[in-house]
Amino acid sequence: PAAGAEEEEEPVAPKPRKKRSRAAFSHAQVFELERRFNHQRYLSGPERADLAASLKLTETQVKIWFQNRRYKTKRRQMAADLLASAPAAKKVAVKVLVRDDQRQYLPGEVLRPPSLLPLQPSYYYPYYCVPGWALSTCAAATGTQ
Amino acid sequence: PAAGAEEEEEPVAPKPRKKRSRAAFSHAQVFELERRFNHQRYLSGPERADLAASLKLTETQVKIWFQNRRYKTKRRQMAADLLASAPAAKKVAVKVLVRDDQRQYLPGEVLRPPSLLPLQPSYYYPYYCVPGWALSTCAAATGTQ
DNA sequence: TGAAGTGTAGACCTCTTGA
DNA sequence: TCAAGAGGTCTACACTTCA
Repeated sequence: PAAGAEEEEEPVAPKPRKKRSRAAFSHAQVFELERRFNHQRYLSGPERADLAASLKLTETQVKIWFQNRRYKTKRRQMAADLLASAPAAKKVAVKVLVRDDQRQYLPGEVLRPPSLLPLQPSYYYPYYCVPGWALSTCAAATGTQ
Repeated sequence: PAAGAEEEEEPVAPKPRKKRSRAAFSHAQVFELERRFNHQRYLSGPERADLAASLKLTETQVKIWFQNRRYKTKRRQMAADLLASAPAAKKVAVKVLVRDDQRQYLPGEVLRPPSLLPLQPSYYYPYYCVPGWALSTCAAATGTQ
């Protein structure tokens, strides 16, 4: 449809000039985020809001942090897996359960992708707040920004 | 925005000629859908898949049915609310808790939008299946029944 | 190095349409 | 009448950027 072909889309006139600032988080913030991630891979809406508030971060920052963290973990896991089965079979992607008398996976890890399932599925929380016809208490609940 | 499940024709379909044919569901199907909706406002992926299979409907149809059903319920509720507080204040949107000695809302309804919260939050089930790098067991788990 | 940008997909909501 | 279309929001994952 319409929005096709965008290669060198040069900001012509009205550009807010995104400054891309990468606001490095403090040790305390990272520590808490890590601690939380360690026991919970996904945050529900309210959980995210609480955490963000307590860390003085925006909800988006927390959301993105968890997203990046998940991806990072996964990539690391992938690399490890690849390494573990590196010189092995190149033809079929089959899990190597035992190699040189060394178990490669914990019992529970077999039959499911390497530690990808969320630690806790986390509740489905409707991200939309109160519907439009109601008083807009949404901003307060969801976070301003 | 494209994509999405739209196929329900035989694989022989020569042309995607979308005919927009409102396939009225059978009484039995509607009955079961209603029964389910009555005790569960949202379906998780697997639940949807099971229900769809058992009713001989596509998952998309079930999804849309629930979507429409939710909206319908909500609209009806809105209408009722509006009616209940019709001749009331026109200036400010404030809940009328008691009018002419008649309670307008049940105790639990105050402080939350009129019966909009899902009956059961339902589990957050990652609708995305196994990640790309894993074997694509997605189709089997998610759909195409 | 890692927070943020970009792009794609899926689910939800809201309102509208037409067989 | 009501399943489906269409537009918009939000999250998730997959990379990529660049201060």
